[in-house]
Amino acid sequence: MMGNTRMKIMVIDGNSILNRAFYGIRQLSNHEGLPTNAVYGFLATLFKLREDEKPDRTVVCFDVREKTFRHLKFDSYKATRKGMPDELAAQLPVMKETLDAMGVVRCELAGYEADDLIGTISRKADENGDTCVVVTGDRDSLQLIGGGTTVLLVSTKMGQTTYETYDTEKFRERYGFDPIRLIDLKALMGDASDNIPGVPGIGEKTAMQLLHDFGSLEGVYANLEDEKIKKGARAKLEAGAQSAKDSYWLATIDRNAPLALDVANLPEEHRDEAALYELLTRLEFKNFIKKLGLSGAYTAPRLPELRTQRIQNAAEAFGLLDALTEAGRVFAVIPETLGAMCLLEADTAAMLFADDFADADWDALLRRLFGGAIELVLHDAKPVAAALLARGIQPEGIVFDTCLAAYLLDPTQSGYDLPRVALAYCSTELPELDLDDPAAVSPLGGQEQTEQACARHAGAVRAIYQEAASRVEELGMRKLYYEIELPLMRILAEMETVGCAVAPDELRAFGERLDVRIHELIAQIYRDADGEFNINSPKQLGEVLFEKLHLPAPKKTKTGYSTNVDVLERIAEDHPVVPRILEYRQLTKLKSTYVDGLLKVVSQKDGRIHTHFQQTVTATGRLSSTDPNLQNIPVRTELGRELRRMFVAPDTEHVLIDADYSQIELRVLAHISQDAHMIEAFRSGQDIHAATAAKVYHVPLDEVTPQMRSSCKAVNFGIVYGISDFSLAQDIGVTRKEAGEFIRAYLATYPGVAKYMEDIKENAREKGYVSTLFGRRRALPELKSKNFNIRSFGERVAMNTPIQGTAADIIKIAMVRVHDRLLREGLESRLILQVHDELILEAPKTEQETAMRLLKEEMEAAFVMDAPLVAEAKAGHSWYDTK
DNA sequence: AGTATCACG
DNA sequence: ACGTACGTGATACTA
Repeated sequence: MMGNTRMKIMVIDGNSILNRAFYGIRQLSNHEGLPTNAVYGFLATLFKLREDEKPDRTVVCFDVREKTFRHLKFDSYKATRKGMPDELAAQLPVMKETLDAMGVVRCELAGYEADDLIGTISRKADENGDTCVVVTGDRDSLQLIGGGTTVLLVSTKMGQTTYETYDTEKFRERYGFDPIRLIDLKALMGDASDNIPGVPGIGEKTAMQLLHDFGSLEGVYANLEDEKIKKGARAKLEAGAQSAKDSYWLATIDRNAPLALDVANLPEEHRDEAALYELLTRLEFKNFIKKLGLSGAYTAPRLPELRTQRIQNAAEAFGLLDALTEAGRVFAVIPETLGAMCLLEADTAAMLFADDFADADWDALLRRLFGGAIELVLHDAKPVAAALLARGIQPEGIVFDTCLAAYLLDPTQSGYDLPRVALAYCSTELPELDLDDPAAVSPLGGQEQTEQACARHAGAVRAIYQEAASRVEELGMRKLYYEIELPLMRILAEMETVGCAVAPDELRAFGERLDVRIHELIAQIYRDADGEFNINSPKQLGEVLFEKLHLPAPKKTKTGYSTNVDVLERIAEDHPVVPRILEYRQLTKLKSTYVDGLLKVVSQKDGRIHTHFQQTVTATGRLSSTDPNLQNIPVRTELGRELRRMFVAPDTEHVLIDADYSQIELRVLAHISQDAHMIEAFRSGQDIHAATAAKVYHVPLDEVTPQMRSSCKAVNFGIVYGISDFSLAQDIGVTRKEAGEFIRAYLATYPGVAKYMEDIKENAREKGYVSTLFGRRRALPELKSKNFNIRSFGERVAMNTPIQGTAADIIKIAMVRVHDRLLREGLESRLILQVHDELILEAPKTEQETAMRLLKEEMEAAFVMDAPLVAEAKAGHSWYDTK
């Protein structure tokens, strides 16, 4: 491209944009503003702007921090100019590498700030007749505006990044003077963040006025005697004349840096696809890989090459399994459909597809494989175990699950699928593999690829196993892993397979009752609001309540008015529509989430509901339940509780038995903190909330009022979560000060608890993690954060996780014990549900008493604590009846 | 895909 | 001074 074509050059202030991304993330997110996230933010900004602005060339400028800034030439202004935090600066090399791979021109020069380089480039561009868009978050750069140069100012407010283009006209409109006078303004008013002193005593207001009156710094000093300058200001200007001069110089961007860059002949961008793909993969920026259309021949994994062997002959297959019985551990990849298996032992991966065998043979192969004689290692074994159970095959011989191990080693990850864990443990990128997809295993094409891919997956399982198994030992989690989590995996598979019987007709009837009332409410609400709108839309509802009906809006969310229960209850008296909306909300929740939601997941096969218990989701060690979630079936309101009538024993020969722990988390707290008073309260079998109230208020137990008990109950809960006076006040409706007093009184009553809360935070900070009584760990990098919110969150987590997590460990132990004992005693009762502190069995009526006793005993004996565990069991036809 | 809301322990 | 309880999952709406 020669000089006669006008080029558009985009010049980006690398330091400014990177910093902005970093602090933007930090400010908003609950999570640590990870430096790599900032790199992500930078690249996202770069991509977006290039799409919007479509520049012909892009240049990114960086400060060279280690070298001298021009500030340092002034002894009097020993600059402590804010650079970037070290952790962020550490990301600069990889970011520069990425820019190079993209073919974007980079520019840096010792002793010069990015500002100066940008100024210089924009001047040269201007001289060449090119246009220049300066991208920065730094308002100082606005002085560069003029000629062909505009500034695109990037700012982040509440996580929203906004872009504003400034040209001369826009600048004048905003500031009332020419861009170049920004320097004069700085010279007068200074800039604390940039360490520019300005004229001491002159602030923004005065400086603006002076510039307005006299046009420039020079103009001001040429007219010091002018009557428009007040006496005080005149004295300050006289005293600060030298400072003003220095500041002027400091604030001026150097547009004549000795830059080698040939701005007139910037090279066309040439992208190094392979390098870019490798970098973005390493950074885990999958979005960008997709966006840029990079495919990249996948990087060679560090795993050894494996032989693959296809087996299609039954005799050969049984022979292989016989051989594996004698061999060491076998690393298996098996889909949920059980339609294929890949078995890795030593250097050979054997691949078998169900389609190649007679049904009876395949069934026999599965039985042999899972007969217990072969030691199997799988990744995420539960779905396979459940599928086997559904076929009537007992899944024995699973000696290790790499997914469970990865979870125990770091329970805060967002997922543990094999490719992700493989990447983390052995830097291996796994090829796509979908053995559930019949096309992938069809003889038509890609079968060899499938074999290869499957072998790689099995190889990854082995590599992860080798690393993870030893780390489990090292971190003292052997018992937790082999005696709790791994046996539990099998038990959960059984619970899922058994499922829970339901009464769908009753549920439908309940749904129809709800519907009738919902329609009445809709009609009334429309009348109240004098018009139809979508009540389900918080946005429309907010507009109706707070604009149309002019109700007071007590709270806002980041997108508009808040309309949640707290808010609506506060304004319930002000307008009859509000209570109707509250009722509408309650009923539609029950209808859509529970009635409709549950009906949708009743199994066609057996008419039961089979939830999925997730064993690798929570950061604390609890289980979770999905598709459907049976751990949040309503109980707190009478109407919602009706839903529990649909969870039933399958017939009149059976019952449900429900046992729950009494106050397990507080008992754990008493035990861990060794608080003598709290332990004693539990030992003597007192109502803990009332007992707490008696102590806190210094009254006899029989004089504790319901209000006193209720407040103490709230604090007891709050303590477990890592309380603050603000949230307690919110919860029990007192002033913050009163809540603060209350917490003090509480902690004085239970000094052991107070000490525990301090100690655990200290300990967690030193070690970088907290653990439960059974050695389950959670890392807490948040405690080292400089961000108050993030750090505070870390402290609350440090206080809560050992408690919630130990309680989770305990009920898991109870589940293993209950399961074992039912088996040992030859009972038919089956565990079907767990709801954090509650276990539910389906039992033949003939076993009712036995099973109730067994359940209570095993739950209470799961762990002997100084504040003893207490569990109460009840039986009934439905879940509703077990209360 | 992200937000708001609300169900549970 | 900061902004505010811990852990989940499902639904409907909005962009």
